Amino acid sequence: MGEDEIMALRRRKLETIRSKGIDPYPARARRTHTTKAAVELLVRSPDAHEIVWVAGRVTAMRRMGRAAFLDIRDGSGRIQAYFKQESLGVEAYERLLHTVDLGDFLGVEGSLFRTKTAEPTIEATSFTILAKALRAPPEKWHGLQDVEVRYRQRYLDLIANPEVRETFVTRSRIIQRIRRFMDERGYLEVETPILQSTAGGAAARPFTTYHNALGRQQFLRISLELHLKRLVVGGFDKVYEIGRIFRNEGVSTKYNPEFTMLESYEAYADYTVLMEMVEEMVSTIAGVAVEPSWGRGKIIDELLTVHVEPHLRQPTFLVDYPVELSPLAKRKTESPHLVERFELFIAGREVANAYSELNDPVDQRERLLQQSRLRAAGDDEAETADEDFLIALEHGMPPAAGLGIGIDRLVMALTGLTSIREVILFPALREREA
RNA sequence: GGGCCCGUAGCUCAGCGGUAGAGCUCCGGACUUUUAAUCCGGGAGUCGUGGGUUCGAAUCCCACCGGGCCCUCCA
Repeated sequence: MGEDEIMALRRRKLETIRSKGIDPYPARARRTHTTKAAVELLVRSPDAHEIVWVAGRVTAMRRMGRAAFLDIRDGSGRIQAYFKQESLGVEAYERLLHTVDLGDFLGVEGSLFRTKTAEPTIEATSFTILAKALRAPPEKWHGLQDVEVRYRQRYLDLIANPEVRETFVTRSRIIQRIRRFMDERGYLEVETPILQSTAGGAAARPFTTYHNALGRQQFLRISLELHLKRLVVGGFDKVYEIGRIFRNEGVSTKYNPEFTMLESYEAYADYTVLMEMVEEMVSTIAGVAVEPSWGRGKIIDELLTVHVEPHLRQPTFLVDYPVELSPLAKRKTESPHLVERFELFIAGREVANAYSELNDPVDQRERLLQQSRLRAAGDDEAETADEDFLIALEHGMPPAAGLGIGIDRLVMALTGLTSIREVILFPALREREA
């Protein structure tokens, strides 16, 4: 049977449900327990035959004549429901067999027990359709393997592949821990403009858009840096932002045109402070206990051993870059052609970039002008001079250290995944032709 | 930007010059503790798109579209 026929069949079932006066898409679901809570209740009271209502998606149906087993899955987990004609009644049992398909959402009322194989089960006394699905879910054995479909229809990927779901739970927890880490260190979380009239702070091509009411071209930000530094000028000594950055570059397993960046700025600190902070942050996030005796690099090294595939390259700090590559970083006093900057590489990918911030407004103006000259000479990835930012610096910025961490790559490093598309829910892909 | 590989049923794949196959899904039947349920029967396809070669193309050739991997690289 082709896809069209399957859908037609499901539509007919939908009409059958309606013809019985049942709403196939009711506004509310009665639910006393998540599937997980129901299993926990059964563990606490094994012989009580507690009555529960659960709700979830039907992910398996094993029909056996006058009885059937259905797997019901919700966000917390899964529980099996046992439908017996004898306890459900002939009418309701027939309705189950003839109108319910894999993928439908069902509310189930019944009492908790264990089958002879000890499987936690609800013996259903009634059920309600909560949402009829018109398309069939991916097949149960092999799940969904086609990478393209996995990305284009991520919801199917999440349904079919539990480890994918787990990756995004992990990603969320990593970001959560970063926030807690920064908050506990006294950083203030802020939000700065995504739409900007000049996109500065990084060497990258921006996306352009147009503001109708103002009648002018705008850019999507390519970094968070220049606005966060304005806030340091304004007296916020420790600020950070976790936000989406947009760069008009290629699409691949390493690059996505929009990605998530953490940037932080701390007044009265230099880049050596940040090096320690990055190590501590990454250790904290990965949940590895930090031994005080471990030297720099050792902690990250331990992380890799524990969390990352052994064949991946060792985490490495690269320290002190040529001034030409770092127009926003402070020169080293003893060697002014270098800047106080480090980058952290994990598994061969740049994860963090940090430097002591340039706060000399004259030097900053000169260096941005130099970038403008490069741009005029055809380098379209040279930095744009942001005059408003230069004016802010001229009002005086305290010595400060700034950090940027590519969240997507950090998640890759900590999960051992090698494609950025595996850690971004909806990665950029080319349009599929009609 | 360069190289290699892939695209066949809803899903996972086989077929690689002679009229399109399997398992799962789906449909019908049997079955009241199954859990990849089982057993019997039955459907299901513009073989990515467009051209070409050939008596004949899913199969060979070319172009295009989409995807994957490696190299270069913007994080």
